[in-house]
Amino acid sequence: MDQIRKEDYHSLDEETLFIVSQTFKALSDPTRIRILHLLFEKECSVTEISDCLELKQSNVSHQLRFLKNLRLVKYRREGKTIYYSHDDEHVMKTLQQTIHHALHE
Amino acid sequence: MDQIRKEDYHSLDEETLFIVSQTFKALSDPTRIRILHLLFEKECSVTEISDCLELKQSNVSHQLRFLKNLRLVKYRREGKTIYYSHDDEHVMKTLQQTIHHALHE
DNA sequence: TTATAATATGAATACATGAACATATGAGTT
DNA sequence: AACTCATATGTTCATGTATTCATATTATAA
Repeated sequence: MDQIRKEDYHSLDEETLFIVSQTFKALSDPTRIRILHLLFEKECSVTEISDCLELKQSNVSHQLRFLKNLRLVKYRREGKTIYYSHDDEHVMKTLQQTIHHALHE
Repeated sequence: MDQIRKEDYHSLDEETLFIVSQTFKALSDPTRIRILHLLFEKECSVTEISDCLELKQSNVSHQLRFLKNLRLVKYRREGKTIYYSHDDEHVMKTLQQTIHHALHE
């Protein structure tokens, strides 16, 4: 009875909930937003990112790993340099839309 | 020179960064996602929310305050009961899209 | 006015998170 | 091989956050 009431609405399964929350968590930190926003414009090496955004290299690497685990970024190696680029159109679109929305209030 | 490089790309001002990160932070917690997802379907009292999602009333109140501060939800009073509903079309659309995306991978 | 129902608030706690530092790895160079 | 550059990783620390319990507020009913 209570059970029926509870299930009256289309509740979210735990896995979906986890994926969704993780995705938004990636976008909830200013540093990661700045990195993704930069990668939206162009592919960048780790050093370029840390120089451009004035962040410690280790910090950038940690954040990139986080984003890579969620498959929001990908990378390719070129000699000693590793170039990162974004890898999730949907998330990038979401980020751009929300930035645009915030800018125009 | 470095300065010019840094500003080559359209960087985000601090306020925008803050608004965007806060918005996504609201969506980065499973409990808040469940609450917003429920409110997407219908206006609910605090008690309904806590019953429906099996959450402590105080927990629900705390999360609702968080969402209210960001103007993601609004409320109206009816006697002793307070009914909450969503109040940001853009954020709700973003949430729905991301849930849909996660469900269909 | 007292009692009760619905909600909000404050404090405590356990846990997660972001940043920094030091150090390790790995690829190219000499 | 030793050296250097680019990046990754491990650890520590301070801060932030989610949840819970206890209690306060607010509105209605008796």
